Amino acid sequence: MTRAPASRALESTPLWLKLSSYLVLSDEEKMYLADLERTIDRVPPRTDLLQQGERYRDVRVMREGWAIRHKALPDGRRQVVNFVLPGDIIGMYCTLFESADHSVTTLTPVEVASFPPEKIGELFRSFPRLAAALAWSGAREEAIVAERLLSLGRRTALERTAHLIVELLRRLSIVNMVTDGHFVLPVTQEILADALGLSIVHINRTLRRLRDSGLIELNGQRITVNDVRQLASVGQFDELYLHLIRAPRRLERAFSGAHHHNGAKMDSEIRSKA
Amino acid sequence: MTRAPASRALESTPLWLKLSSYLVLSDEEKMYLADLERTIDRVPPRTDLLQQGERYRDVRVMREGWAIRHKALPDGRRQVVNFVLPGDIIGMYCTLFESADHSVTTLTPVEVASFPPEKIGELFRSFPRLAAALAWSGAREEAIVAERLLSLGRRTALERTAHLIVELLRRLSIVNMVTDGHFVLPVTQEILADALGLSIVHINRTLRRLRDSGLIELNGQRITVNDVRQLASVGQFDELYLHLIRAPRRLERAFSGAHHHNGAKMDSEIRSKA
DNA sequence: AGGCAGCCACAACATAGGTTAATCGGCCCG
DNA sequence: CGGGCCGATTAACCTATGTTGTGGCTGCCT
Repeated sequence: MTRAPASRALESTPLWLKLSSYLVLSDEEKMYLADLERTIDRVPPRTDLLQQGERYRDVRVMREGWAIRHKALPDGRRQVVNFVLPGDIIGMYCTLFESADHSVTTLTPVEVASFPPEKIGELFRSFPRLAAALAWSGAREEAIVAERLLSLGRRTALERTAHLIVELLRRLSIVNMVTDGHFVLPVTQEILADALGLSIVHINRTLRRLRDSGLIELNGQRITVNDVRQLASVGQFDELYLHLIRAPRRLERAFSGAHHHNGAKMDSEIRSKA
Repeated sequence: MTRAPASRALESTPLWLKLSSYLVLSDEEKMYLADLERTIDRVPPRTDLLQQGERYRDVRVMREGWAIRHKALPDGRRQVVNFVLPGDIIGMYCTLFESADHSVTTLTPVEVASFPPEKIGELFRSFPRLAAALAWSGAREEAIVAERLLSLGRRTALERTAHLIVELLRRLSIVNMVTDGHFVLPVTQEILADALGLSIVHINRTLRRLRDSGLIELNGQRITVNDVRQLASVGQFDELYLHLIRAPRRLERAFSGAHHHNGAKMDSEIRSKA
C-alpha cells in the first residue's frame, strides 16, 4: 500500500458527485469533504482492505477501482454481498462495531482515501447535512443488498445473472465507467458465482446461454450489453431500488422546510434548556 | 388504523432502549425521542404499513408487535427481507426516496408511532448524537440483511432455518420477548419460506427434521428451542453480525474524543467562514 | 523451452430442493 | 350442524443446480 499526495483534493471526487445527487453542497461542506479525502492510498489488486473478525480502524472512501464486500462461513463457503465502486464508503460504521462482520477485498488497483473514526462525530456535529447525505447513501446501499437478497431467494440463475449485469451497467454509468454498452468487469467467474449464490460451473453455463442468445458479448474482462431492454426484462430488473433519480432533492427540502412548525418549536424549547 | 393517546410517552420505549445501547442519552435527547413517538397508531394484522412502489409519507417507529419487510417480483414471487420488531424504524429514508422499493406488512396487531419526514432534518441539525445513533442502528439492520444474503446464497435449507431461528431468539430476547427458550412466532410456513428463499413444502420438511432431531418443538405459534448451542452450530451461527455488545459505547467516544485534534481545527476554521 | 498456476469450458452424473396433489384439522359463519 | 377456507403435513415425482473430472488456453517463473 503506497501513500500518494491528494492531487485532486479540491476537484470533484466520486463521493462528492454522489452526495451532490442528494443535495447541493455548500463551499464549506465541499471543503470538509475534501479534507476527509486528504489522505490517499493506492492498493494493489487482491488485497484485503478490511477483514472479517478484525477490529477496524479507519473509514475509507473508494476513489478509483473495484472491490468486493464479502462474508465467509467457517468452512470456506463465501458470499459476495456487494461490489464496491468509486464513491462508495468502506466501514463507515464498522469502526464503531467491536469487529467487522465482513471483508473487503480489492479486485483491481485501487485508490482509497481514509480518515479516522473520530471524524464521524465531528461530521454529525458540525455538518448535519453531509451526515444526512451519507446516511441516505447508506440506505441506498442497503436497498441494493435487499434487491440481491430477492435475487438469491426468488430469481432463477438466468434471471439473477441478467439482473446483476444490468445493475452494474447502471451503477457504472453513473460514474462514467460505461462507454456505449460495454464496460470492464474485473471479475472472475468464481466471484460472479459467489455474488449470485451459484456454483462456478453453473455461472459458466448461464453466461453461455446469455451469450448464445445474443444479449451480451464477452471478450476477456470486457462485457458488451447488446440489448439492455431485453436483458433487463429477462432479469425482471426494475431500477426503482437504485434510487438514482436526482431531481427531487428531498433531503434539501427536509432541511430547509422544517424550520417553523410544531417540531421546530419543540426543538428550540429543548435546546434552550441545554 | 386507530389513533391512541401516547400513554407511555416518557417511559422507556423499545426505540429508546435500542439507542441506549449505543450511547447514554441526555434528558433533552430523551425528551426529543419521546416527542417523535408522540403520535401513535394501532394497526391490525395483515395490514400494509408501506407498499412497494408507493410514495411514502411518514416515518414510523415500531413499538409493539411483528411485521415483515418484503419485496415482490411482478409475477408474484416474494422475498421477505427482514422481520420488523419493536424498536425498529420503518421507512426512515423511504420518505426521501421518490417511491418505496419494498413493502411492510403487519403480522400481529401492532403499535407504531409516526412522525413527518421534516423531523429528519431537524434531528440531524439539532440532535447529532441521536442522528448518529439512528444511522448506526440502520447499519446494524443492513448487517442482518447481509447475513441473510449469506444464508440464501451459501447455506443449505437446514442451516438457513436453524440460523433464522437462532437469530430471532437473540433479537427477541433483547426486547424481552423470550421466556426460557420459547417464544411466539406469529408466522405461517409460507412466510418462513419467503424469508428463507425456499418452497413452502421444503420448509415443512426442514422443520420436521429439526423437530425430529429434538432441537426445537412447535406448538401452534409457539416455538421452543431445546438446545440453542447445537441449533446455532447447525446454522453456523456467529452472532458477531448482530452487533449486540453494549459495553463499548464507541459512538460516545467518537463524540467526546474528537474535539481537539487536527480535525476539529479544520472544523472550526470552516465554521467560522460561514 | 518447459512447467506450473489460474481461469475458462464442457460433459456426465448426482442431489437438494421444487412442484403437484391429496389429506387432515381447526375455525369461522350461516 | 354443515360447508368452506386456511394452514400444516406428507407422498410421488421432477428439474434446476451442484459435483466431479478432463482438457485447453494464457501468462509467468526459472
